[in-house]
Amino acid sequence: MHSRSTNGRGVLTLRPRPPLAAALTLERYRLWGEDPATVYAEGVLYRVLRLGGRRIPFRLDVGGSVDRPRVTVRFEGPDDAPARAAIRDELRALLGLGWDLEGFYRHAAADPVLRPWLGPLRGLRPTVARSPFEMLVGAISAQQVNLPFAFVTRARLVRRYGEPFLVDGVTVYAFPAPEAVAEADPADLRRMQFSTRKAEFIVGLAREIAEGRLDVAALTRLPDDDVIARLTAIRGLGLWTAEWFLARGLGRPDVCPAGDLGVRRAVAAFCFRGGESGAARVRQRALAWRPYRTLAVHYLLAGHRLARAAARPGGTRRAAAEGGS
DNA sequence: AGCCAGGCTCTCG
DNA sequence: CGAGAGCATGGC
Repeated sequence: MHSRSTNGRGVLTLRPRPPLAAALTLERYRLWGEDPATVYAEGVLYRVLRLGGRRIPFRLDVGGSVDRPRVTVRFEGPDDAPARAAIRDELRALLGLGWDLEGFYRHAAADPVLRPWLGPLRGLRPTVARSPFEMLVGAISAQQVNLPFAFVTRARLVRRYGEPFLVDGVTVYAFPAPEAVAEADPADLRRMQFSTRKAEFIVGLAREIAEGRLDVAALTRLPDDDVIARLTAIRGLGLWTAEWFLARGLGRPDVCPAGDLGVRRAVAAFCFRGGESGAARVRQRALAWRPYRTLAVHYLLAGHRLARAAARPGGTRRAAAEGGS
């Protein structure tokens, strides 16, 4: 009911440096469920960009091929220089255009575990979340529960406290501002099936940011270890969350979230013949992937998904198709 | 039925 | 400190 209609007056076209496998890069926005703040289907993505007080809903289309990608964005005006600059920053993050794939591929070609995936996953560029609060809330939602359930609870939060926009008949939300969640009653989050603990974590985090005790923008300038120290000092944010924030929130190149269940399973399958893979053992193995541990971890996670899809009956064709284009 | 999900905090020994 | 219980719910 608060939706505003947009016509997409601004158009911006980009020829990013290849390779870019947009489908592999963006699939995490729909693999485990829907994200009302990042609506992605049929190769088209909708999001709402914050620029100061402005909200700029946009539609992203990626065409062309992995080796000759063409990116088109249509956004609601005014079509001015600040808007275009912000859109470019957003695309750079969303499509992972900042990663040093060439360096990583050179390094990984010599690694027996990574090398088999460099072909099938070529052009995979992990997306970088540009909103720290959004990233951290997503992480808290995913702590300890299965990912589809995490998506459901987070979607409820987005619909309750975010701002809806209508683009091409699609409703996409600006992720809730910390200020909006800071005033929320934890009992409301509890009703969204967040645990009592997580409701406290999320509202508490929102207050830390809204009341200026946690300067998320300043984290960008800190070294990895200081970011971890700053984040883990906040209730509800542990090492796992802080490491994923470094990797997917700040785009830091050399991070291995060794405690992550998915990472441990992938490393166990590829490096330890399915054997035991505690965080310490994973961390030790990951030393070989320095200084590209972030990309290495993402390629192993995606590779493990492909391998498992191929192992399932009827999954072979899909895995082959994803690897090809 | 019971165990496990892309953890974290709190409490004990 | 290091280990262990508790958290809430859905899926298999």
